[in-house]
Amino acid sequence: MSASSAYPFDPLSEADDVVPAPRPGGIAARAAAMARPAAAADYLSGLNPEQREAVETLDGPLLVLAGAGTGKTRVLTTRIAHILALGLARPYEILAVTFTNKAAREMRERVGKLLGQAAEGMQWLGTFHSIGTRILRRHAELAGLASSFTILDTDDQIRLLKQVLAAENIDDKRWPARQLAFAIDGWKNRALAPKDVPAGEAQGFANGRGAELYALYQARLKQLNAVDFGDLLLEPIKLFRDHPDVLEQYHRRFRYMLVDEYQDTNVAQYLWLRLLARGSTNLACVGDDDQSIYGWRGAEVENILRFDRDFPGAKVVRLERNYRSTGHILNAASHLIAHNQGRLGKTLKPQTELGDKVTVAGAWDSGEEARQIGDEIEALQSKGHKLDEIAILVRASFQMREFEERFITLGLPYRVIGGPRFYERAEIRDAMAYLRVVASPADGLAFERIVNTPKRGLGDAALKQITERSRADEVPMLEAARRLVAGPDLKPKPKAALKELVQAFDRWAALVDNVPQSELAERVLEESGYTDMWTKDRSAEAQGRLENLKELVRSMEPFENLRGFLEHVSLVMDADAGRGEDAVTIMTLHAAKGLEYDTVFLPGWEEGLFPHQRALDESGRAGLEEERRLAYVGLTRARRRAKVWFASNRRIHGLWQSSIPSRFLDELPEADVDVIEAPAAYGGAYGGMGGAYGASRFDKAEPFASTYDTPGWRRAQESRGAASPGPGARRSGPMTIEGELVASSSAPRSAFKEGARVFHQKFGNGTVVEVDGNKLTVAFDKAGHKRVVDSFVKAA
DNA sequence: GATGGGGCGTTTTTT
DNA sequence: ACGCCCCATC
Repeated sequence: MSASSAYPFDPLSEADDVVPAPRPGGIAARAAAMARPAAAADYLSGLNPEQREAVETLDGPLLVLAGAGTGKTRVLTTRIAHILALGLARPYEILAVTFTNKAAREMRERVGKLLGQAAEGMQWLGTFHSIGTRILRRHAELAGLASSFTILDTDDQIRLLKQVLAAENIDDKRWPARQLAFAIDGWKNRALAPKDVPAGEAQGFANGRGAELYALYQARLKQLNAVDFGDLLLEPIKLFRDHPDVLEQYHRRFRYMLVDEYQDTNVAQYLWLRLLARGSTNLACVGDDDQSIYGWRGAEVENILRFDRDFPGAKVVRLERNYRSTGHILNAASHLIAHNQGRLGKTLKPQTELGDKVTVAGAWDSGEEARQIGDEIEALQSKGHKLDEIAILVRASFQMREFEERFITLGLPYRVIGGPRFYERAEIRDAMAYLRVVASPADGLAFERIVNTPKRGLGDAALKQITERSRADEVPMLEAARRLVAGPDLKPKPKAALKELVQAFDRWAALVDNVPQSELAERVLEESGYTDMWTKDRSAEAQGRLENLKELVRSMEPFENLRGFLEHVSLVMDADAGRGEDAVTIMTLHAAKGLEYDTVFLPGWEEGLFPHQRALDESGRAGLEEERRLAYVGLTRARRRAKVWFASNRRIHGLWQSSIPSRFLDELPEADVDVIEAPAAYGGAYGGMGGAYGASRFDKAEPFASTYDTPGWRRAQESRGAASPGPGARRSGPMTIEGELVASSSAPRSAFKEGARVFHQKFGNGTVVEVDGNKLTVAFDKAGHKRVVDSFVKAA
């Protein structure tokens, strides 16, 4: 591939591609560039040797195994800067792919900081989906689409599938559209076209009609000139396979390819990359197999584990120097993750002092856990710690509520990441649907969404007529509506309403190029009666919805035009929750990947919740290992303090369930962990034990050993095979791993003596009648004899 | 077209 | 236990 021959005849060239700088051509120029003393470049100077190797290994496939906090983004951005600085490629000849818009934004910013405006020219820096869109728009006609195709989100997808199911007379009670959507998503993740769906899998839906329905859905998408998210990857793959000439253009274009978070790629993304990488083997993938936590949505850890076989001659660079966390935290995380099999194997090397040990603490129930953590945060705050540097990372979002409630009571500012997102709110989707119809009158799904919102007397009957007309005449819904208005078939009332709507859309469409989009949006929402609908609504949320609409209009301003805005929204479904006042962050472990905080609280480390029972049930050992990686991600978010909690009782689906500490606690190395159990450690605010709320682990012999009797653990052991103790293996004493004693919470013997007066949160005052290790039998004055663990009582 | 009752699901989430 | 979605009913 000769560089000079590719230009200026590259059919991909666009006006914005043309840069005045002469192209550095040929081997000689490259060699000369390479020979330049790299030390002169100060962007390289702050790198450690491994990072530097990752940056400077420019030829051939490269896998950078970057452990948590080892400077992954830095390597990626510096590598781009290096390629550009050496003149090996121009900005638009580098393909840099990320998973999220946030990551893409961050990369662009950081390259910009290194190089100034060169980052602007990086048109091929983006998410898999945004780059897929770009490619597909250029060659839409080859995929049977117009380049103005719309991108459907999950909601539209479901609606469309419902139509398909209805048309096929399939009872969507028995076979819900959601489920089909889920299946199709899965197939698309694995790059399976309808004809490729394994017979066995298609069997699973609507009596074997799964693949057929998938095909019908795809046909409907084409009719609507629409694609779903999966298609943004699949269509380019098809395109590349069917049109080698097109692929060839991209081969010539992308001289260097970089992929972030490679461990999260699914089959489709992998194939997409492979096709593109055939042109240039200058493919650099960065990832961490230990941070693969998206298996449940199609990510294949295998991709990263297999890299050197997929790309022969690949160089593998390991980044193990961790600059983020202190020693105990890293040791704990490393030791934990070492329990996983099938890793490429890295050990994080601390670069700073040991710091504080990871703490493990137990609470009576989840409310207690929230109170204790709240208190600890207040204590940190009073010592001058910033709330912005504190995060609570939970396994499941239902855990968040208790913290929120507690923090509201305390008046502690917090922010929740996740939850229903801006663009998923009903009012925003409605508004967007109006705008979509204005921008592309053929968008039938959008039209359908708002045809009777607000209510204008166009109910099921009218909608059915429009749909039928649309199908009969093979025209979009809006056009069908127009024809119906002109014809005799509609009753007077709906006819008048529909006429008004069609005219309104005509009026708005005429404004698209003449009025700024935010102004247009305002008018649309006003004139359609949509704003009015919420103004009149007396429900509690109405006010907030109106605010959201205002926010939407405001957010449109910076865009060039309506089209640009709509494209942005379909691909960038995040409205950055702006950092406001100093506040504690509450989010899921999944959402925390890539972030870091001085202090991290990790509540809910209990069997069933974390590892989550469903992960174990559905995916066995693989599920357990993914959960363990999640625990690893959680711990490695902490710079200086990691504080793990478990509660002995938790309300799940409304029922109080007693729980057992997570096996992950047993997997933390004792040397790096402080198990906090003495009542004095937190003022002895414990609630009651046993009795009314059932047994807790403290009621049994060998507290942590009891972990190994849970059904989930047994299942995991069974699926793990011969390497480990068999089903139901009983252990006695603290667990050891590789000869090391790991965390054990068993207090050798109680500080309380027979006859001592004690106080218990739930049962009140009582007298100790028997001491057995750390378990006491107490005669409570009111509650009678109870067996409790000494850490749950304090001296009265 | 609004209202209420019944049924169902209830891990993680991006694009 | 709870919320959400769908449908039936008025």
